[in-house]
Amino acid sequence: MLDIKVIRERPDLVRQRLSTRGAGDEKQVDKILDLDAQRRQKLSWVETLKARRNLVSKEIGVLMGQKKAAEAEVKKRETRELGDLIAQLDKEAAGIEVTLRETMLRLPNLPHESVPSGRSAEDNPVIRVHGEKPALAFKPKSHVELCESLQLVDFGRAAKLAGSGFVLYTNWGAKLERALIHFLLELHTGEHGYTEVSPPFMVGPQCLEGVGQFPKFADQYYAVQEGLDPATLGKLYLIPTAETPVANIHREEILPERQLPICYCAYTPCFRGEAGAAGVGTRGMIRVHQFDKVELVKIVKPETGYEEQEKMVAHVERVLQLLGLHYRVVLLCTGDMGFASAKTYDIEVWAPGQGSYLEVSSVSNCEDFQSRRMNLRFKTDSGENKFPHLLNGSGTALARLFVALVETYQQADGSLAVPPALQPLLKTDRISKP
RNA sequence: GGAGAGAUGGCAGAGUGGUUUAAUGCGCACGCCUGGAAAGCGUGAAUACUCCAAAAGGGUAUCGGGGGUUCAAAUCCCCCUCUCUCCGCCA
Repeated sequence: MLDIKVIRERPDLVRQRLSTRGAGDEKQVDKILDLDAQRRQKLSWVETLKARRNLVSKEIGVLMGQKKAAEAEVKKRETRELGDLIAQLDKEAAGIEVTLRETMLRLPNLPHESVPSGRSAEDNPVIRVHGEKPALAFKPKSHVELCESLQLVDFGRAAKLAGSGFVLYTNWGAKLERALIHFLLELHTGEHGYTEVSPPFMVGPQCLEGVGQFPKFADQYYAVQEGLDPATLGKLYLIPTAETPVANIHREEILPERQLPICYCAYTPCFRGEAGAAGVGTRGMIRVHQFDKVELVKIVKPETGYEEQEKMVAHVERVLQLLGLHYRVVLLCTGDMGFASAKTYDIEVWAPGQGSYLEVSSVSNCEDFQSRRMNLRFKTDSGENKFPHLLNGSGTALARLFVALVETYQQADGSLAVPPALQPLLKTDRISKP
């Protein structure tokens, strides 16, 4: 959520920054300014009346104490009338307040000034490239073919269990997935200073609202129902990313400044409805309804946010370097950025079988957009309450990392070499046909 | 799922309709005292919104959340959430 004071004081700047996203959100600014003015006018009026009522009520108390019932009756009549008017105005003010908040919650974050203008993914500049596309002496196979022949994944039976868009890892596939989770958590907690947490995989709607997934994108997530009771539907949602529970850990808290930065790292499965994305990458594991991910979340002082974001990108890059994968870092342009983000880097890993780069990580600085929504603050050493900046980054998404690994490490004989970093965990240097 | 108890400020804890400005204690900050400290004494200290050009200052709301009764609610009534104790069921 944007700061209403910034909208009030610098509406032109807000309109200009919103317009760079190309979604027409700047049109909402006038509506917000109007609602804000109405709200304050109403509030000022009703609060004056309340002050009067409180004063007279107190006088009634004194009169009652002195047994002057008749005088008290006169004053009661006045406060009764005031009360009716107050109730009416309160109702009107609450209505305006709700409309204002609903509008504000649907407004995306302002892109940071360092973010290049652009309309779509095609306008995203490549910041750097690491390594080179592996030169295979044979025609690379797709991960689908490799997974089937090596029996790493059973796509058919996964569909039998849960429909299309789900993965059943089997045998070495399951072991590889587990090894990757372990490898990532150990790296980020052991070398990058993150604290490991393991959150609930379902959360209430207020958490989705807190990070900006609700109310605007409510159709993309799985709502859970308890048993056969439809009244429980929508009280909990399957998390689309660990960011949702982890970023909300300290919601509605006031943290002491010395606790910052807080750096969390969590493994969770991620559940996504992918409504409207049907038919895209239906074959294989590139776009699925459930995938594993290790997520990084930082709660930081505003002035250190962009520095911390660069560090987080480096932490993600370290993963791909240790696994010996070719990747590139892309800076998302204004038109391609997520709703809550002020600046996002995508890290894309090369998948030889696909002949393309796959997004395995997205590292965003959401500034105070989310902390405002969840009312998360920190108290400075001088006693002032401020909104911290929130960062999140995948470190990394596993299904696609799995694809890149399988396709990169495939051998001419159809087997798979195991990258050195994973050999101690898998206790082998090669995965062959069973 | 059943029965009961509870939720008050940083923490503990009093407060069953009106001079309550939420007592008191602990903790915290500052000051006095001291060679320095402790003790003692004094002072201060929540959050949000809002009014005022700003500052100073004022107003409103907030005692888990929501609604109701009343001129007036931490206090009475209803609903919800969470915590604790016991029972049942369960990995």
